[in-house]
Amino acid sequence: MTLAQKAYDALRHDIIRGELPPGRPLRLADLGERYGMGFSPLREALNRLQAERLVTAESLRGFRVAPLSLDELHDATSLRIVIETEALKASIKNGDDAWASGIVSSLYALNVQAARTGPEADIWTLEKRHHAFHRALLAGCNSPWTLEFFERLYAATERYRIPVLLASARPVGRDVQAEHGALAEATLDRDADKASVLLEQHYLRTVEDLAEVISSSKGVPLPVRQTV
Amino acid sequence: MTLAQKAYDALRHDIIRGELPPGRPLRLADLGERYGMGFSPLREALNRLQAERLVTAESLRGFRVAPLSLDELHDATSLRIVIETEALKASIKNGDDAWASGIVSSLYALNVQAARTGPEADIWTLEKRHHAFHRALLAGCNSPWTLEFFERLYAATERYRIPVLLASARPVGRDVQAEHGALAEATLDRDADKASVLLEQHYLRTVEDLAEVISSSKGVPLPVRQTV
DNA sequence: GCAACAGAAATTTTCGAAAATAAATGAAAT
DNA sequence: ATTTCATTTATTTTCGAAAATTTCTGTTGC
Repeated sequence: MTLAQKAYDALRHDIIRGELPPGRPLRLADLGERYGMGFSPLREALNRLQAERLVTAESLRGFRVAPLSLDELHDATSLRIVIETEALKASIKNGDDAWASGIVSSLYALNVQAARTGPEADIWTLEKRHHAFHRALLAGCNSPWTLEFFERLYAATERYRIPVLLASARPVGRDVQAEHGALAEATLDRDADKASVLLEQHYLRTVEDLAEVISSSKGVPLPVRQTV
Repeated sequence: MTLAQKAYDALRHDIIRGELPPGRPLRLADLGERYGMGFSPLREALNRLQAERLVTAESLRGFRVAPLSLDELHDATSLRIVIETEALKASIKNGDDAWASGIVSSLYALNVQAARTGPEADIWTLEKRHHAFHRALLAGCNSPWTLEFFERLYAATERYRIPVLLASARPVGRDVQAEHGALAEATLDRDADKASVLLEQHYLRTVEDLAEVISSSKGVPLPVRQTV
């Protein structure tokens, strides 16, 4: 693995987790210190991240962590619904046993982690398994372009969920794991219409909860307003 | 404009037009000669293009122009239909007068160019106006994410159309400009259902024609099969 | 006080060379 | 003839410094 790839992974990781907060200028000298490398691999990584909209760039003025906004959250969620309900239908149509098994196992792992309390309850493992579950649902769609856009939008929306998770703001009156279970069940039953509706509702509820918590700004250190 | 931006524009241009054919290794020494610059800006541009899937990269083995395949053409077209029919509906719902005017003017410019013959009939102007027309249709959707994916998929599918255009393989039994006209008319009439169907048919016919010409390979210098 | 400007400092961008790795070549052995 | 291995060549990757540009700071003039 080259240094440029390590830089890409590390920067992406730190941006998505909010360790590099939205709007933060990404100075090459700082990054070189932080990740222990020279400018070349860092600039290559930043260029990739710019193409993925996780970083913004301005000519001769360097790079910044891409800002967040409620508008973007709604936009990304709407598009996720369009793309993923279609991908889910395609998966239900085309998915084989390996695809179905993937859903079962990733749902199991997700539920196990969601049930943990105390020191084992770490949100990074939970988040990783949540991602794996949603990817498993669509894995049968047989469309590389769809899967790429899924990953892009997942990363984009993950940036909004993580600060809320970190503030341990639990959604009230909502059993997220039950939603995942019902979604998996309808999918494995090959009930495309039901599964699509459940997926859409899952995302709409999530964005509602997030928008609620973020706009009331109760204890969530989310710099939605970037004063440039 | 920095050299890295120039490199990005030039490489993107040459890849989409097929002047750098699919699968071609992109050696830094060659590119440095071709575009008159050093390695740094070239590598930055290549990293952006890699993120956009116009270029492939292998660790320590450099970059290549991304290959083409009929599978990818079908995949990209299917996803375009999903995303763009939805975006068109949203535009019809939200679009203002400026949006509608944009459709009228871009359609006019496209038709003018399509009618030209002789020395004025240049496919690059035609292609540019075709792109502008399709972008104008969706410009009212008010969704930056949708527009980004539109641009990605437009570029991806443009790579398949251009070799066919260059071989001046005219689609038989098809009046493409009439399709554009009908599509614009339904859109301006705010008939979302009709416009969506017309857009879908427009893409399905195009991919049919392309697949026909490409797989029969009649005079189309399209290296669909990349022997790596 | 503050606007305009000059100079200094900080920062990005680019180059040229060095280091690291892969690919090609050719000699030796079987 | 073919494989194996060492050597050379080609190529990518990375660094460190130079060049270009922006940003900051303090001074002058009003």
